Amino acid sequence: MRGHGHGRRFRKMGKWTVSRQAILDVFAKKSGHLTADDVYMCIRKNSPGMGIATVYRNLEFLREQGLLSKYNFGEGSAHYELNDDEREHHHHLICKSCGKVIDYSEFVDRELKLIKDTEKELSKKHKFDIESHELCFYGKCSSCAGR
Amino acid sequence: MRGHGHGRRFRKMGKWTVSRQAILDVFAKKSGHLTADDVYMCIRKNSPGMGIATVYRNLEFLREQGLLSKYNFGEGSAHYELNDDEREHHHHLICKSCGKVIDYSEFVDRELKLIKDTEKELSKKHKFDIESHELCFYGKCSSCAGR
DNA sequence: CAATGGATGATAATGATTATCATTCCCATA
DNA sequence: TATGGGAATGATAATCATTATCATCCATTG
Ligand SMILES: [Mn+2]
Ligand SMILES: [Mn+2]
Ligand SMILES: [Zn+2]
Ligand SMILES: [Zn+2]
Repeated sequence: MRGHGHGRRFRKMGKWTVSRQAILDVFAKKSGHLTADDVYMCIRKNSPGMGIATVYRNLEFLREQGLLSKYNFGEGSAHYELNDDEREHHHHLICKSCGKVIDYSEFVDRELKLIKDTEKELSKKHKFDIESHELCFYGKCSSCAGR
Repeated sequence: MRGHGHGRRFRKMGKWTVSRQAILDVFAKKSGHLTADDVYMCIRKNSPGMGIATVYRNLEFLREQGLLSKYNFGEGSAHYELNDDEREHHHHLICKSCGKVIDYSEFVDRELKLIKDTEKELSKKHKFDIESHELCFYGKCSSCAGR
């Protein structure tokens, strides 16, 4: 826990293991939206031994610890992304043809204001305890648009 | 095609079959967000013979025709919803605990304005051809909030 | 050192969805 | 009205991502 540079963030932390560090390293190196298999493939070049189950388990672990976010963009496999405190609040643009994911942060202030108002209204109206929101645009990326 | 009350909407329409009508009828009866299995279970009470593969195929068919929308709310199976022209543009509130889905239409005008501006900006910046958008709130519904 | 409990790897199991394929149905045309 | 071909269907196998199981490993504690 302490001694890894992440102590502050954790509450009911398990052990900090080489597997977990290795997975986090992958996200540090190749920043983006990675599937479990992306991570697995990337790791087995260096540390050869890790099993795919450990990748799944630890992606979920890291998400619970707040270090990663998980996204289910339509079909296929889930994507994980590093939660970088530095980076601005952002959402996603997803190509329905090739699956490419693009981050964007346009109009964040306006969006957050709307989101906040909506949350207030909805939690009152439906007694719903809102924890997070997600906004995506779907369409065709520039490569896929040209047939 | 003609004679079924849907002719206007279709472009490269296939046959209109009893299976397709039966599936659409389910949505008319039990309006909401239904999984393939929900539809399958509901149908086999009346029309006994339909196979699950036909349900999947025709849900997809009806979506292509613009009669249904498909949603992948996180884990589990996809949900389909009837596209009702009468109804206002809406988005969803999803309970992360029990999976309950609630429609809402609060602040639609403000939202659509923001969406439009964002679309314009993003399609310019990323040469991305945006076709649709989705906005969800995740959290705990009133039943699930009380432990 | 022995006991404990979490973490791991191999692999089986699951659940949703899609693919395959033989059969049936529909409809335009002869 | 008969018929030929393409679309639709049902049964079922296959696929794909993810989760469950379980024996083993390993670090920590006493
Ligand atoms: Mn992102
Ligand atoms: Mn809805
Ligand atoms: Zn693309
Ligand atoms: Zn709930």
